[in-house]
Amino acid sequence: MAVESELNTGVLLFLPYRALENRIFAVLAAAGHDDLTPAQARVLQRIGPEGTRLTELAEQAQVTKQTAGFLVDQLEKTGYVRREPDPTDRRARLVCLAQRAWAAKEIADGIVAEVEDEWERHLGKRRMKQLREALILLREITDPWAERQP
Amino acid sequence: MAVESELNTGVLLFLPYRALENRIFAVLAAAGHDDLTPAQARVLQRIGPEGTRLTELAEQAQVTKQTAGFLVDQLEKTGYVRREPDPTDRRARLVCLAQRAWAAKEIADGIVAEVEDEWERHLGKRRMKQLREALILLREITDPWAERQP
DNA sequence: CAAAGTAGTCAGAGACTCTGACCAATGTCA
DNA sequence: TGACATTGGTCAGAGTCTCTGACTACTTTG
Repeated sequence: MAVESELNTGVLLFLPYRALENRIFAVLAAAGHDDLTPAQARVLQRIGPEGTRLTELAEQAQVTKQTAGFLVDQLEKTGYVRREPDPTDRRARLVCLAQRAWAAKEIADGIVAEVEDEWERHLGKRRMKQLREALILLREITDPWAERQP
Repeated sequence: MAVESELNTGVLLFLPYRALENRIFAVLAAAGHDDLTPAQARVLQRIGPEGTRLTELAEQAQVTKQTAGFLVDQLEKTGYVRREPDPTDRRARLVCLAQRAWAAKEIADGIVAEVEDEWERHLGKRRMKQLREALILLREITDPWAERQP
């Protein structure tokens, strides 16, 4: 009985994820975004177009409020985000994307598209579609935030 | 044209990976392996049955030799690994799994199997098979170590 | 054998994350 | 309405993870 791979599905998921992340950071760094660390990016990625509260960012990124605050401080210093008062709650502030973040986002999106293309060429259209389908379905039982951002 | 998910494939890969990792660490901690950090585990996972050199561990885990050394120091202190001289090269030492690591590995393997079962129940046998198939294929172009550990 | 390369360590610094304690605004309910 | 719990966020301090640079010891190569 030929076993195709002994690697567990976890590792198998991680490998392409890391490859993609590495690619993104390499290009971002080359484009002048050489500040911007992985940890910062994980927070940055979760900021909505209208801004997002620190607490919400912390929950989604699965870090403490303090850690999220620390990372947002840095993103603010390097010009990726602004903090604006939340008009609906005077305790809260909205973390908003600044110009520099939009620029980085555009670059990152380009790389993602490029890499997804490469993957599709390697897997074939059908298998790539099956992969995404399975992953989207899997999200229902592995992502506590599955309702959001439909 | 109904878009099924706006999330890029990278995030989609990361979500189930993290869910699995969280499950493993929760159970491991409950079973007395509450020392053992994610960073240590990523190194531990890569130690072969006959022992593995530090440099090789560092390459596979994609960290520097110093970082790998730091993590192995800790694993040694907490009784997960031993360092033995490499009979084929007096510069080198083999990092070997100790009893405690085997015990942790057994637990982790159990959780992985359990989670993979849950995923298969959610996706159905066919889609789960397609998922693994696609990921194994993807490994060819995303894992620099794809030749090893066939 | 001398030079170059490889295995690993030491030292120091920066990045990331956590716990605990705290303040201010908001929500709840008797 | 007024005490009390909850929620959004910060400050301080500590531990973990990772890196760069410099170094020693052994091996390989010409």
